[in-house]
Amino acid sequence: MSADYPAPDMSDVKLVDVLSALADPTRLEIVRVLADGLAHPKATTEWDFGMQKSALAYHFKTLREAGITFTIVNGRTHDIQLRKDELDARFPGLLDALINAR
Amino acid sequence: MSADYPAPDMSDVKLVDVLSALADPTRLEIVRVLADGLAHPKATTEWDFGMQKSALAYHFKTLREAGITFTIVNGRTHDIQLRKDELDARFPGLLDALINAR
DNA sequence: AGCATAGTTCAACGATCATTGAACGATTGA
DNA sequence: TCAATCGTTCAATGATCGTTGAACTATGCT
Repeated sequence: MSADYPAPDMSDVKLVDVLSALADPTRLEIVRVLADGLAHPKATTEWDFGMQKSALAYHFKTLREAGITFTIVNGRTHDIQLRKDELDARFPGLLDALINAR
Repeated sequence: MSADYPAPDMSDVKLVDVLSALADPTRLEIVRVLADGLAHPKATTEWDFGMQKSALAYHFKTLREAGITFTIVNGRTHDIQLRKDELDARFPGLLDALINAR
C-alpha cells in the first residue's frame, strides 16, 4: 500500500503559513534550489545540510503541508517539486522576490 | 535620559529574519497597516488585537530588530514607521507581494 | 513636587520548533 | 524469500516563541 503525501488546496493556503514555512534557513535554501521548477530527488546526498535524514524529512513535510511543494513518489525514491505556477497565481511576486533576494 | 530604539543597518538584514518577523498574524497585520508608509502611533488604542500592551510592545520590538520598522520617539508617545524604501531596495518586490496578497 | 500616562522590560508559563536516534514501512533486486 | 535501500514516523530533548501580569522608566500636566 502506497502512502500519500497530501498537499493543501492552494486556495486554502494562508500567507502567514507560507512565511512560517520559509522562515527557516534550511527550507529557504531548499526552495531556492527548487526554484528551477523541476522535480528534485529527496535523496539525502542531494541535500547536504549536515543534518539527519529525519530532520530533512521534517523540513520536506513542513514545506508540503504549507502548500509550497508537492511530493512525487517513484517507487522507493521520492521527488519534491515547487508549486511554482500555483504560488505565483496565489501570491503574485512573492516567489520571485524571495528567490532574487541577495 | 531618552532610551533609543536601535534598528539594524539594512545591509545587515537577512531575508530569513524578515520572514521570521512576518511569519506571525499580528505582525503581518501591523505591517499591512504601516504599508501606507506613514508614521503610526504605537498607542494601544490604535492596535486592538485583544492582547496586553506588553505583547504589542514585544511585536513592535520584533519588527524593529528584524529591520522592518523604526521607532520615532515623540516625548511620551512613540510612532512606528515601515522602512519602506530601504526594504524595497534590499528585497525588491517583497513588500508589494506581501501587502497585495489576498 | 506629585500624579497620571505611554510604553518598555522582566520573569514565568505553556506551546511550538528543529534536531537526534531508533524503529518502522514500502520498494527493489539478488 | 531475504536483505538492502529510501524515506517516514515517533518519542525525547533543548531552544525559542507569544502571552500575561507586574514592575519599572520616562515624559507631560497641574
